[in-house]
Amino acid sequence: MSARKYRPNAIDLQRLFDRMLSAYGPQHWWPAESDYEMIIGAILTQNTAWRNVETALTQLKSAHIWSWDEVFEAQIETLAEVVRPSGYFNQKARKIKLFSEFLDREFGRSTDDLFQLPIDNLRKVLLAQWGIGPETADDIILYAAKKPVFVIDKYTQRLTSRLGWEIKPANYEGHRASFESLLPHDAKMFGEYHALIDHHCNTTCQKTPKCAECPIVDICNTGAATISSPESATHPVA
DNA sequence: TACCAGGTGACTG
DNA sequence: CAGTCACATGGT
Repeated sequence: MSARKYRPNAIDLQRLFDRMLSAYGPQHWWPAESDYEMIIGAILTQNTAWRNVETALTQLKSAHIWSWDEVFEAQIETLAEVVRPSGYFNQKARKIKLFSEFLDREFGRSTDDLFQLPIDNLRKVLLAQWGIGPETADDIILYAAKKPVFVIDKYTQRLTSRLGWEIKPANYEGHRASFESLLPHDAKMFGEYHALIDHHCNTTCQKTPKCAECPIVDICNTGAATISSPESATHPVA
């Protein structure tokens, strides 16, 4: 008994944000003390649990690899051993090394001038770097450069699907275009929104959703179908 | 134990 | 555009 999907409007998106903020409170993202730490964390967390990233970040700090200069000077084999706990360590060592070389080559090993670029330009430049895909690029633009892009991830796409929202195309850019066209372009709010989605999907809307304890089950197709018996259904289904 | 976690690149229909 | 695979560690 699954409900038909419908195209969400601005009210739906604002309501989802308000309800998650009320339920969970501010999330204080991104947890980093510098642009350097934020960008390294964004690369290390690719398809990886954040706790493993924390271990790798701690080891980087202990190894005195805690600036673009120090990454640039480090051997890639050393980087790989240090970031090993975050998984995919050979690839990730290469990614952060290449990023330091990019900053050295084009921006004097600093993100200051890079972040002066307009959003579309900045995004294009970041995506041109090996190992920087759409989500990592948008993480950097939003949480380090502090410009208003809406970050999409696996969780966002799972959540919109369960809510019963029809987003087309159903890929990264389709989702980003929908959120950005229906919400005010506010970097603070975008940052909080993405963080709330992450928290909600980490704790409640997991691969197997915990609808019985979900604080926003009343606005969700999946929750309605899961916890409501046909007789007691309280959700009109489009 | 097998599955999963804040993706990306390379490659195939 | 959608699907598949390799990449790898640590927690449950």
